[in-house]
Amino acid sequence: MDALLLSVVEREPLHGYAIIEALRERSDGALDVPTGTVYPALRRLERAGYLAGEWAVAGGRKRRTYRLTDSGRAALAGERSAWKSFTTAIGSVLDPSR
Amino acid sequence: MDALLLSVVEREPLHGYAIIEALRERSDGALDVPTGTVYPALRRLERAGYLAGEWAVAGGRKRRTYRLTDSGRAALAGERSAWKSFTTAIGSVLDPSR
DNA sequence: CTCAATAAATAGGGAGTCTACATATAGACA
DNA sequence: TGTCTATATGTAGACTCCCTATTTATTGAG
Repeated sequence: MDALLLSVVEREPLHGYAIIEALRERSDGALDVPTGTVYPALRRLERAGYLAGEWAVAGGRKRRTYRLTDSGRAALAGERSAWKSFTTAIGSVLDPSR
Repeated sequence: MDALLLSVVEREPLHGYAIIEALRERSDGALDVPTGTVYPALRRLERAGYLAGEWAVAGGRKRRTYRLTDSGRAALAGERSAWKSFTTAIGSVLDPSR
């Protein structure tokens, strides 16, 4: 989750609702993350210093827009690397060729 | 975990300790799963009918050897497929090309 | 004027992983 | 003989995290 959230706000800051939609679109519908997962996770990442949240108002609706910090950018790089070695490890076990 | 455990006993039945070693070897040391994870998971998979456990004695040591059932083989196929689509989905979000 | 979409958030449940600990035997080595 | 390492299984409790369900509120369509 952390990697997904950090990755989706990498290019441009987004608010929670938009993040959920972006996740769904980028994954072609495969990733449909509930609000009960995303909102607490965003706060967690903000507490960790990886995201910086800021309130904004657009069309009468309040939004909390999250921006990737430098620290978050470093964390994302780590997450990507960890994800890669993780899938490699799992793959080497799951792959029926062995 | 379920997929890993089912996969490792696919070719031949193994007992818990050997499963942990096999996981470590197959993943080149990347997967070092603690006993507190493996033993409960094996019992869970046995309760689910995916593994069949049987006690044996080898060199004075008691071993519970687990064999993949037909149901477990089907579950493993499902896990492999799920893992594949899961990594594809995550990859499509994590991949910086988008 | 009601419903769908937009927007955020939390409480509580549940599942699973990990740390630590407990138990026990076999074999190596001093 | 005694100790240590490897082999072998297991549980209790903490911890984290994800999900379901619910609440609140606004905008715009029908």
